[in-house]
Amino acid sequence: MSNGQTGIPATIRDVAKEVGCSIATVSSVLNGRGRISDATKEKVREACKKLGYFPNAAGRNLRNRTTENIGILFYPSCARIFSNIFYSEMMAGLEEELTKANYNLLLAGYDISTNSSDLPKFIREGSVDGVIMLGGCPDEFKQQLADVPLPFLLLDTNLEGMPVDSIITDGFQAELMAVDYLVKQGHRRIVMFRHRHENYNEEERGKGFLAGAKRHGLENEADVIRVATNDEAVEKIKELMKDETPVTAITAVNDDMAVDIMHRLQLDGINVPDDISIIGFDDIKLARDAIPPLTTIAIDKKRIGKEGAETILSRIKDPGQPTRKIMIPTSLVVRESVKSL
Amino acid sequence: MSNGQTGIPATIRDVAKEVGCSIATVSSVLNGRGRISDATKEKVREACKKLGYFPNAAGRNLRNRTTENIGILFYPSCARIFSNIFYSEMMAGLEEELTKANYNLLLAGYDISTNSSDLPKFIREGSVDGVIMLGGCPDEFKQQLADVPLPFLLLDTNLEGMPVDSIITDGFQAELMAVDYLVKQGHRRIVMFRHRHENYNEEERGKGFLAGAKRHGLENEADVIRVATNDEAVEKIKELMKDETPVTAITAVNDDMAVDIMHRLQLDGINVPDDISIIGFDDIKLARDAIPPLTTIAIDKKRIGKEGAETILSRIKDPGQPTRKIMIPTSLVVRESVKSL
DNA sequence: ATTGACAGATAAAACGTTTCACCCTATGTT
DNA sequence: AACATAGGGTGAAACGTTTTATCTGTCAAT
Repeated sequence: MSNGQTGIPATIRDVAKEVGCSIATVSSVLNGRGRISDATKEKVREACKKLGYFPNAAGRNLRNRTTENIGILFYPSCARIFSNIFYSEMMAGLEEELTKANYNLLLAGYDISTNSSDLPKFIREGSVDGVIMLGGCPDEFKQQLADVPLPFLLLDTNLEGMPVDSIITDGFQAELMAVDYLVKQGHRRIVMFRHRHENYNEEERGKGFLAGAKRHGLENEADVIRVATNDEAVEKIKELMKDETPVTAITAVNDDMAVDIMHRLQLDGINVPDDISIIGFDDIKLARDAIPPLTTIAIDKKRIGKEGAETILSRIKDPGQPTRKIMIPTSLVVRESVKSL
Repeated sequence: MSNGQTGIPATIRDVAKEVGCSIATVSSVLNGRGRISDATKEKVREACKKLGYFPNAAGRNLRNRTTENIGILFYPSCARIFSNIFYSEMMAGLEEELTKANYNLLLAGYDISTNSSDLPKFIREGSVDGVIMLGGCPDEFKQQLADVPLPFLLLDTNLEGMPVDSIITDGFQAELMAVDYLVKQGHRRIVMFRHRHENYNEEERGKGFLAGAKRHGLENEADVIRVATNDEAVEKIKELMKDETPVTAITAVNDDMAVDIMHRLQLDGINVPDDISIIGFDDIKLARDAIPPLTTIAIDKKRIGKEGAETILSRIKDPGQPTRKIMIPTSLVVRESVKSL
């Protein structure tokens, strides 16, 4: 390749011929095995450079029964995940660590790749050494999971009670912390808004909020958690602000929701934080750039990716090890969307 | 796999043994080659199902000298691309078509995967049948390009004058169209804002704007295109609005910039579109959701992906064919950020 | 002189496919 | 009866690696 050889790439045999040794010798040098003289080593390396030789993946895969590929399975689809900025840093963490460990990333959307209830192609055909699932784990897949003959990891979600490795964030603690903070700022009536969407993170965050509310004796204010669309949330907030004991602060299940609600309220002449305080979750760019900047729960998304990479690599090395559930801590980022009463 | 076999996957030999035929027969059935009786075909298919057999990719790759993988090379990095919502639909288009054609997607960031000026691993080791580059093509890579012994495609950017397949959008026509529209709405002083960033799309859009300005005799208003950060742009706009012939409309090189500028202006009490009109470019979600909704140039991003998939597959089939430069048309989406004077 | 140890290198098998060339049998044609 | 043809199927080679077992010298110790 590197110096205008013919289009067809050099093989280990070409290198051996160039050096005048056996292919076993070349392989030994390249893999640092066996006893080869320094002189020969040097000659082999030079020949490789000259011929632009790199070991062919298919050959190595076949012989080693290993692919040096990790499959990333997006649920529900690549597009849905890509467009969610939240995942970009997680992917960055994954990419960084996996590349460092000399693995390729293979991508597939769960829905598009698994028509006819087959597993995705790269699992079926043994093209990967392990699979990381992002974006949630659909029920249909839970059954199939037993059939996946590969190291498997759930990123940013969890299958409670099931022996599956997961990297998760501590949404429970985080919301607890958020409520504590709001109470400390003098808020007495606080409501959380979340989406209809059922998923591990939403559930955990909800539980955390509830626990926080209880801890501070706020739970008798019924309906402390509201399931709503953003539109509905805005309407509800306006209502609740007119109650005898008006709502003074809300928590949203993520920054997307928080910022959107905030903007809509502002357009209706409601000031944040003067009229109402808001806390988000995730600490995505949107939260930093919002006006006013959003107080929110920060997650180290890149770290989720890195821990994920480490976990799957470790399981590939030692498939028998006990299941890991790694909990990534969160932190409260105080900006300007919460007012002290 | 599918019915609790041992962890080690069945091979073609296992299937042959189960059926009582040769592996050649099994292969023939699975690939629809050779003359095999219907009875035998049926038996083979059943055995495959029973044993959960799928042809192993490494074996097939080795024999066929084909990988059924397409490499996606992101510049500068996966993360930078992921977080840009603009690319999500392009990826969706790619994924849809490539998956349909039975290809896997392999991912790498250019910067992270090509340390030490090597090509990315998946190119070096022959793990892909073709490469699609997204996000631009850095100068360093232009040299290396000659060494890539593979079908190669640039998505959403172009190397002018070089024989490289590209799918591009017609930024020139689009900005021309934008200027036409603004003039028709009565605007006489229009300025375009773009970033310092050098890239094909920015250049094309700039040229288009300039051509539009000239066509309407607006070019004598010097400095019709401004290179600026968003902050600088906002300041400049405020100045230009105070000129003897004040600016009444601006065009931004993309929606991100347009919406950000719009929001900043609004915070300074400047009304869009009453005080100034704005047109963006790309038609991302942000543009639809902005308040007021942004008038912008729409690109069919998914189509870019689909055409890209088609193009690379076609080149894989017939590497000798002439270079393609496919231009995707754009359209003006009229919303509410432009006022008719 | 014999043995042992060791450095340096290699032949050959194996990984799981696909396909080419061939074989065998049955059927039809002259 | 001799021959062609077609249907059904198979053996073996090849794809590019890695690794195990083995081989050949050389040198030091006995």
